Amino acid sequence: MQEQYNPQDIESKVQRYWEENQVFKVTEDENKEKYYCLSMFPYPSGRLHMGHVRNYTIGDVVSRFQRLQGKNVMQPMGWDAFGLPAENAAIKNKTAPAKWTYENIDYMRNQLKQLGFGYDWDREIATCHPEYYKWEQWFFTKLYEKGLVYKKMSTVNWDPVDQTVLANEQVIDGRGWRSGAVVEQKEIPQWFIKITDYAQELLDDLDKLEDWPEQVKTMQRNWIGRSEGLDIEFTRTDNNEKFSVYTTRPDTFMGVTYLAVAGGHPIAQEAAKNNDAIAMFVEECKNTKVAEADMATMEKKGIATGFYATHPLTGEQVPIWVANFVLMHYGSGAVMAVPAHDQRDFEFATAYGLDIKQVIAPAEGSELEVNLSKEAFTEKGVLVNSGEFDGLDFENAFNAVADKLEALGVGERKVNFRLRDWGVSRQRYWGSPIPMLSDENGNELAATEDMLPVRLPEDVVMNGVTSPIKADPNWAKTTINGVPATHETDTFDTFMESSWYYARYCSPRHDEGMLDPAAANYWLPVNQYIGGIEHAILHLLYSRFFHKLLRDFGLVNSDEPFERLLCQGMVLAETFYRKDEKGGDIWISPSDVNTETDDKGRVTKAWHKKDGEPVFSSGMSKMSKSKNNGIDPQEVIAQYGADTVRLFMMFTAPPEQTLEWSDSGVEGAHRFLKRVWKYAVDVKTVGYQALDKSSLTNPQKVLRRELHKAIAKVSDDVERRQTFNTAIAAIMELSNKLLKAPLSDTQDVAIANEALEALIIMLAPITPHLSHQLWQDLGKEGDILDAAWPKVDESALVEDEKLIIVQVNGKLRAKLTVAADATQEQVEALAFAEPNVTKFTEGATIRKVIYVPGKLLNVVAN
RNA sequence: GCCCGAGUGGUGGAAUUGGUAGACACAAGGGAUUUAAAAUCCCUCGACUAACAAGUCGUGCCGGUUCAAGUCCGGCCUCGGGCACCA
Repeated sequence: MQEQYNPQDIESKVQRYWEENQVFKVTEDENKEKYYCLSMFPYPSGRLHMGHVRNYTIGDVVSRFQRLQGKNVMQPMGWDAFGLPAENAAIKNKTAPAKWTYENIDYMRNQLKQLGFGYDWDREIATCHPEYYKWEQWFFTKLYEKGLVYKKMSTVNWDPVDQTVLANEQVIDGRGWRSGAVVEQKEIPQWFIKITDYAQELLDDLDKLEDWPEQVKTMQRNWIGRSEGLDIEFTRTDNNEKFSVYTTRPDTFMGVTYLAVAGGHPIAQEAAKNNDAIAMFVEECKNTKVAEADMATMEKKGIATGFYATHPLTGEQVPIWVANFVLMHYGSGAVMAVPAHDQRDFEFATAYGLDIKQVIAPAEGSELEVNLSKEAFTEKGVLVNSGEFDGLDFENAFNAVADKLEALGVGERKVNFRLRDWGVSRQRYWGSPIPMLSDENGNELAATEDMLPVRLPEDVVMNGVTSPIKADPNWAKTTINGVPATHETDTFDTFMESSWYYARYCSPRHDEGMLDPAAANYWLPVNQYIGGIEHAILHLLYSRFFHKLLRDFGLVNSDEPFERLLCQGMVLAETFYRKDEKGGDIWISPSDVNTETDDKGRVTKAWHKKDGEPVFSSGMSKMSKSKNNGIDPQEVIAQYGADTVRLFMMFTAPPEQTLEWSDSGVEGAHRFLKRVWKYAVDVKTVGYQALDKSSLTNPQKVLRRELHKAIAKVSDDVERRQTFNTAIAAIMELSNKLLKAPLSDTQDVAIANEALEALIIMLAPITPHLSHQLWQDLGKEGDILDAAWPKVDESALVEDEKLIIVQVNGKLRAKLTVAADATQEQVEALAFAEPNVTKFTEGATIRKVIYVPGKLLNVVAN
C-alpha cells in the first residue's frame, strides 16, 4: 500500500480494471431487483463542460449507491447527435456535420471514461445513426396511419436575404444573425403531432409522479394550461358572417366593448384589401419574432377594421379591430375584449379611446377597490350593469351566461388547453429526414416500411444557407408503390430523438423493431432521471407524450417514463473582463487571472497573468463560451484526479442549486481525500481486531454512536433526500472524529476497522477509484462495487442522556443534559434551578410551560 | 409580459415535521513544525456590548400568525430558469 494518495496512478489502473472485466455490463435478470438510472445524454458539442460533469457525477453516485444495495443497475450513455451547432461548425470548419459530430463523440467518450462513470458502453447509441432514426421514422408513419399526424400552415422566422428559415436563437434584435436583414414571419406547411389529444392525460398523470419536483409538475400543469370557458359566436353587421371567440370569463360578457382579430384573420385580410393603412398594419404585424416572450413584451398596437359585430345579448354593435397581440394559430384568431376587467384590453382601450364598461364589482365585504381611471379590475366579484345577471357571483354568472348563449345557439361550453400541437418540421439538414412523400398530384403519402430508413446523406458540403438535401435536386426523387414521388426535405425537430432514447437503451441493437418489449418492460420505467432544469417543460413533456404513444402501440406497458426526477442546477464561475477601444467587453478566462484579497478574503486586485495589467470582475455567471469562463474538466482531472472533481461537485452545493466553481474548494476536497488515505494507512498499520460490544469504554461507545449516526444520515441523505452535500459533510465530520480518536487498545482498533470499512463504502459512489484501491489494499474480499452498504447498529445509537434546550419566552437561556428517561417535572425542576432561567422569570408570572420531550422546554412568563 | 424557483457570516452552504441560526468546507488571522518554503497539525473566526459569565441585534425588505418563524401567511425588491425552431 502506497504511503501517499496518488490519484493519477490509481485512477488509470482502476479504470483499466473496470474496462477489462466489463463490470458495468448488465442484462435482464429476473432474480434481482432492477434499477435503471439515466442521465440526460449530451449534445456532442466538442468537449465535456462542467455542467455535464455535474450531471453525470450525480447519476453515477445514484447508480453505484443502488448497486451497493444489491440491485441490478443499468446506467447507459449516448449522444443527442443531431442539431444546429453541427451545421454551424461544419460551415466554419469547412467539414461535414457528420464528421464533426463523430469526432466530438470519440473525444467526449474518452473524457467520460476518465471521470470513471460506470456506464454499460455496449448500450451506447447516437441519434444520428440510421439504425436509430429508422425506428423514429417508422413510428412517425404509424402515427400518421393512426391519424395522429397532420400537416398545416405554420409561422416561421424568415430571413428575406438568405432566403432561409431561422431558429429563434438565430434572430438577434429582430434581425438574421448572418445577413442582418429584418426577419419576417412566414407561413409554410409543416408536420404536426397531435399532442393535444393527450393533453388531459398528460395533465392527470402528473399526480402519479410522486417523486418529481413539485416545481416541475407545476410548470407542466401551467404549460398544458387547462381552462374551462365558452366559445361564443358573433355575427358581422354588414354581411351576417359569423366568427367565434373563446373566453374563460363569460361573467364579464356584458362588458365587451370591442373585438380584436389577428392580422391573418379573414376579417383583417378583407379589411386590408380596400384600406392601405390596414394593409400596412397587417404587414407590420409580420415583423416580430415568433417567440411568445417577444409577443408579450412588444407594444400593443391595433387599427379599426371599420366592421362591426352584434353583441348576442345586448344587441349593441361592437367595433372589430386588428391587433398585433392576437395570434392566428391560438384558438380562433379572434378575441373579445372587456377593458374594464382585463389589463391588456384596458391598456389597448385607453390608448385607442375605446369604451370601458364596468360589469363586475367587488363582492360584499371585500376590501378591493375599483379604479377604472387607473387600471382594470381583474378580480372575480359580483355582476353589475349586466341586466338579468346582476348580483350573480362568478360561478353562477358563468353558468347563467353559458346557459343563455347555448339556448340561443350562439355559445358552447368548451375545455381549452394552452398546449398546442407539436410542430416537428425543421427546414434544416442535420436531422432525421421526415419519412413523408408527395406524389405528382401533390398527395401526401407516408414512406412504406421497405423505404426505411430514409437516409440522410452524410458526405455533404455545407454552403451555409440551404440544406444540402434541399439544394440537391436529385435527393428527393424516388418512387413509391411504383409511382414517381418526392421526399419531404424537412427534417425532424431534435426533440423527436430525445423523446424515446431512454426506451431504446433497453434493447439498443434490436433490429426487428423499435423496441424489444421484453427488455423494455424489464427495465422501464426509468427509476431515476437526472438532467438540467432547463428541460423541465419541453423535453420532459414530449418524452411523457411519446411514452404514452409507445404504450398505445403496445410497445411498453407503463404510463410514465420517469419515476423519479432530479433537476440539477447550473455550474457558475467567476467572470473577468476588460474594455476594448470601442467600449465593448473582452472576456478573460479565470485561469488567466491572478487576484489579491484583503484579510476578509475579498478580491481587491485582479490582473492578467500575461501582461500584469488590471482586469475587472463581473461576478459569478453560468460557465459559457460567450463569457469565456469555462473551466476545462480535463485540466482539473490532470491536476487532482477525477475523484477530487467528483467530490468537489457533490459537496459544494445541493444538486438542485447552482454550483459556484472555486479552485480553493477543489483543493479542499483533495485535502480531505488525502486525510482519508492517511487514516487508512494508520488503520492498516495497527492491524485487525474483532469488536466486542460489551467491553467498550464510554468514549468508545460515543465514537461508535457517531459512526452509526453517520451511516444512518448518509444512507438517508443519498437515498431519500438526495442531498449529497450533507451526506459528504457527515462523512467529513466522522473522519475528523476518527482521525482524532486513539488507536491504543484493541477495541479502539476494532472500532477503527469497522469505521474505515464503512467510510470506504460510503465514499465509493462518490470517489470510486479511491475506494476501490483502499478496498484492495486492506485485503477485503471481492469487488467493492458489489460490497454491501453498511448497516446501522441500532444498539449503538442508544443514548443515556439527552440535551434539553431551555427557553424563556422563546429565547435560549440554558442547556441541560438530563437522563434519557427524565420526566417533564424533573426537567422543569432542573430548569428552574438554573440561575440564567430564574434571572428572567423572577418577579414574573409563569403563564405556561411548553415541553417537547427530550428536546426543548419553553417557559412563558410576563 | 406570463409561468417556475432562489435570496442565511468575508465566501459556498447547514438547520429534514414551526423548536439551539451558522453543521461541513473555503478564505482570513494567530501558533507549532522547518535553515527556509511547500505540505501537515493546533487555535480563533456573524455584528455590537462585555472581555469570566453573559446580554442585545441578526436569515433580501415591510407587515402578520404563534409560547416559539430562516421555515407558515399577505405585500414588495433583486437575481436566475423556461416561454414551443438552442439543446
